[in-house]
Amino acid sequence: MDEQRSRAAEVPAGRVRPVTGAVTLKQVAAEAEVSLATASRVLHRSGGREVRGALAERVQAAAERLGYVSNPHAQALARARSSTVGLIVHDVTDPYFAAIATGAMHAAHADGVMVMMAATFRDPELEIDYLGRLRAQGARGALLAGSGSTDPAVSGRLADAITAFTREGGRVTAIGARPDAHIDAVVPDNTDGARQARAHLEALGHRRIGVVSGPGTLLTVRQRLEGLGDGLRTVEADFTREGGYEAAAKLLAAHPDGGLTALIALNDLMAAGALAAARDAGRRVPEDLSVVGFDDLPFAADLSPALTTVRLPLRQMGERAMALLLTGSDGASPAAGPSAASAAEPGAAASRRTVDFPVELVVRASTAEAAGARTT
Amino acid sequence: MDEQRSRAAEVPAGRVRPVTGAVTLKQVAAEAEVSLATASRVLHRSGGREVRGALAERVQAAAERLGYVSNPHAQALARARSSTVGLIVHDVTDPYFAAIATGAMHAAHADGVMVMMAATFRDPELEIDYLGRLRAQGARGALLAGSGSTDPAVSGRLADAITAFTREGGRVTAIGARPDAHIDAVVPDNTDGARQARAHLEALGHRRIGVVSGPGTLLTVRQRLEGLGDGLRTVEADFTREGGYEAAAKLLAAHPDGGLTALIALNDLMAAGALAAARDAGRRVPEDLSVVGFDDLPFAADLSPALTTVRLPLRQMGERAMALLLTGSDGASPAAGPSAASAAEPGAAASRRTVDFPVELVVRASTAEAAGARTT
DNA sequence: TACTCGCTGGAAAGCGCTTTCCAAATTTCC
DNA sequence: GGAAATTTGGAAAGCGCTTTCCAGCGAGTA
Repeated sequence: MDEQRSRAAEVPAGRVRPVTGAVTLKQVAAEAEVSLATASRVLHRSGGREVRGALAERVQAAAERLGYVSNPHAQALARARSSTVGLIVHDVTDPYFAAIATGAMHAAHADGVMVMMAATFRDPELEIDYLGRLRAQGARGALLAGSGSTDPAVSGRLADAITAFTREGGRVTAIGARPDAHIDAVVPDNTDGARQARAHLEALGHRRIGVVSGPGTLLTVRQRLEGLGDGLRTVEADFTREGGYEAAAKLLAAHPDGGLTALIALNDLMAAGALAAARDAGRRVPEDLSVVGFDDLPFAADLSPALTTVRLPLRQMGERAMALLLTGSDGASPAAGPSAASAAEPGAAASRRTVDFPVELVVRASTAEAAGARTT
Repeated sequence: MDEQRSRAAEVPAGRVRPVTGAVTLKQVAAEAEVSLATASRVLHRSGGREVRGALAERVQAAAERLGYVSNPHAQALARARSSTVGLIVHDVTDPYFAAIATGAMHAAHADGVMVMMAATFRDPELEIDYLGRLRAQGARGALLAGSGSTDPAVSGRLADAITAFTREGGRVTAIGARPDAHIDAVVPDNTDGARQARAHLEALGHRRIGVVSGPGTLLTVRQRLEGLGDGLRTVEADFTREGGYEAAAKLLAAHPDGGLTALIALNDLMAAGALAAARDAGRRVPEDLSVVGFDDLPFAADLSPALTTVRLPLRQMGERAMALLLTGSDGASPAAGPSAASAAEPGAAASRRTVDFPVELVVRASTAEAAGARTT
């Protein structure tokens, strides 16, 4: 019943390749009349050893002729490491993550690596679960976009998952400020961005400024607040559009009339909400109230008025993070020319690398001179 | 440095598992004192044969105790089929695809399947390339979101790639109308949506309506145009915001004053552009000009005025498409209750299944009664 | 010329899991 | 009660590739 052993036979015509497809390395080796080992060495220059000219070319040609494509699973199994990387985001729908993902995929593609993307829908358990799966399949690494939970219980287990993964050779790098993780990270200069936002408003004569903040537990938020400095009226929201609306409405109600001449929202989603709140409260933007956002998501320019906001080079950050993950060593400086700060503690097995990206304020129509500032 | 490892302390001490990680089936089998085969049969009820109570429990327990996680690569290799599916989109950044991706990932997760997401950046070559890779790694299937190229040369090769993939057992399903492919598809009722849009405008008294169309080669566009019917002034654009702006500007310039009282853009991105163009042309929306979009992307409600648009259940479509891909057979009716039309040609090896999703017009602030319609 | 190296190509042992084939253990039927 | 039919667990042969060892060989050294 089992006599498909015709392999060895150099069947002249009608050589039917098994329906189930793919050309294997073995076939290539046979075609090139070399051993399996040699074919492997030629086609996947990973074993440290090269094969010289003549033979190599024969193999290449054979592979070409047969249309050989290596089987990633077999490779992963034999090497105990696959060539996929995971990209874990909160929500694919959020333009913030979409921009990062685009950059990451771009970089991954350049390296012939496939990206497994997973959305956690903000469920930290899922984040841990995915990390486990990536580990189980020997993924090359994982990109963690978005701040992790700071819930002590969960963050401990997350840290365990990361540790387990890295101990087995996986690389984990974060995009955005992560509370405590001892992993590589690519972060925007939140503090400076916030500083620029405030400076911009103050230059326009604004003195009474309200802040629609994000979850106080997030390191990202802390950094932005730090950059903002003191003396502002802050209300905490949850980084969503609705949250931004409510917080802004509250702020405006608490400071009627000219009590507040400007609002800074710690992300664009909330800024959009704030804009709506201002409209509903009868404040004209920017005449009565200036509004500044954070992130510069694509839709920011389409809001009305177009939003003045702090631009984060999200796409580049995604690219860089992936490059960091894949190359292991740091490549050239990215386009934006961030300053790379390596904290190379001698004691640590692997030093943690952090790449800072500069940010820039984009001034659009939502900010203008403060009403009473003409006198300055 | 990090010692939140308290949980793991219940280990009897001593027994050091190999650093390189993963528990293998073999270990589980040993622990349960059964053969490898039995362990496999218990843990992965795929072989058609079950194992009865006592033994089965012993294996389960052992697996539990050891924290066994099966190695997807080994499994894929042995089964000649992996448990990942590919999701190929044009652009992760486009909210349209993001919504679809969210749905697809949700459904995939429910099935324990991982999603490899790839963005083609609108390069059909990349689409073909990815399909090849998915094939090479025995992916369970691929979801193609967005219309394929209609360039004959490329589309032929794409069709070949699809055929090659399906011949090896991969399932390919499309989301959105695809020109010619003989594959399963999940499509929105474009025609009806367009009809609703026009009916809405006509009910408001609009008679002179302009259309900002998308690339005429796309089947999706053809369907929408068909639903719109005749007697409209149409200008073709490229589905981008900028294209929409230009097309709308042109349309408005060609029909000054009340020459046109309404505009229908064939997607929301272009509608956003049209809104901007109207503003720049000094037309008030909706007083002087009503504008209708298509898709109902998240930002539609945030435009000003909020956009009246045809809502596509993108997320559900993504979910359904993934379900179709994974289950092979059709599950229950989706939430939205689309009418499933199976074309079960007796002669075909596999019949092509198409799931239609109904769409609905969402009326917001960008449409109002036509200026001169009061007389009706 | 004899002998040790440094290279290069091939044989073969896995990587972790699935699945076919077998044989032993039951069960069923006359 | 014995033979045939049916289960059920295990041994083992791969899946396609990597990589360690080994043997063969021309080159360098004494």
